[in-house]
Amino acid sequence: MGVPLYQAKAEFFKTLGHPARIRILELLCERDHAVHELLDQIAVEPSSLSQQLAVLRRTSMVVSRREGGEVLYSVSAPEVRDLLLAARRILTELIHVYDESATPAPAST
Amino acid sequence: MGVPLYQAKAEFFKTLGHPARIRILELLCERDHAVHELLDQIAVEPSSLSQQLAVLRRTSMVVSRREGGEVLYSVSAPEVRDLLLAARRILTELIHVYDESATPAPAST
DNA sequence: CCACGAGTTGCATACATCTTCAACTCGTGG
DNA sequence: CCACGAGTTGAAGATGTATGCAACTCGTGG
Repeated sequence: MGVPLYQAKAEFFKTLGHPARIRILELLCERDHAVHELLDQIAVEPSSLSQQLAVLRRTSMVVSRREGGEVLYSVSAPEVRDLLLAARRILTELIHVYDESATPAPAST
Repeated sequence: MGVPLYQAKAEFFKTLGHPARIRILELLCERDHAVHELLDQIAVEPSSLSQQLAVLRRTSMVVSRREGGEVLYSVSAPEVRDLLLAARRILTELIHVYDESATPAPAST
């Protein structure tokens, strides 16, 4: 274990720190998608999408396979789905905290 | 809801995408810490630590209070603990996937 | 009132990431 | 064999993020 765990965690979260990559993962959680299908859903250039897919491939969060004239992507493990669900849940909770601290306390006390 | 959810998620993960910030959160999950205590544990310059604390404050993940001659930090909500635990669990799972895919398939085909 | 320790803030530099264009690879079909 | 559509890769410019130094704020104690 050369890399300290907290650094691995940071790298991992960094991978998730991009809107397009989040969208890709969410779409792939529903079902496998061909690249051109993702392209229809996510407004980015083909090359840019490909770059983000490469990032996700490098971290083993997704895998690709060629099928006919197209390349299909899918999430590499069910844990990825779990992760996104957990994130959604926790983010919702934190948004509450966020609101509270941003709100000048309406009429509390 | 001006900001799309997937972008909020990305921002959120980006906040976690830094080793020092991960360490800070982990330490604060154990108990509240004064800045100089964090400084002892996390090898960074005082100013750098302060910057990271500012990032975490901005996203409402931690809060600070002055007490005597020092400033104490704590996690803003228990969900933060949940999040780090979830992350650890899921990261462990993914590391397995990682290992498998990194292994050149011993004697396949 | 002054000196200090504890933290913070403001930059300037260095570094990493994102975006886009163009060139290139690979199968498929004519 | 050539033309094409689907994806990928490489490189350059634009942005964003991190780091370290110096200057500054704030309470505390002498």
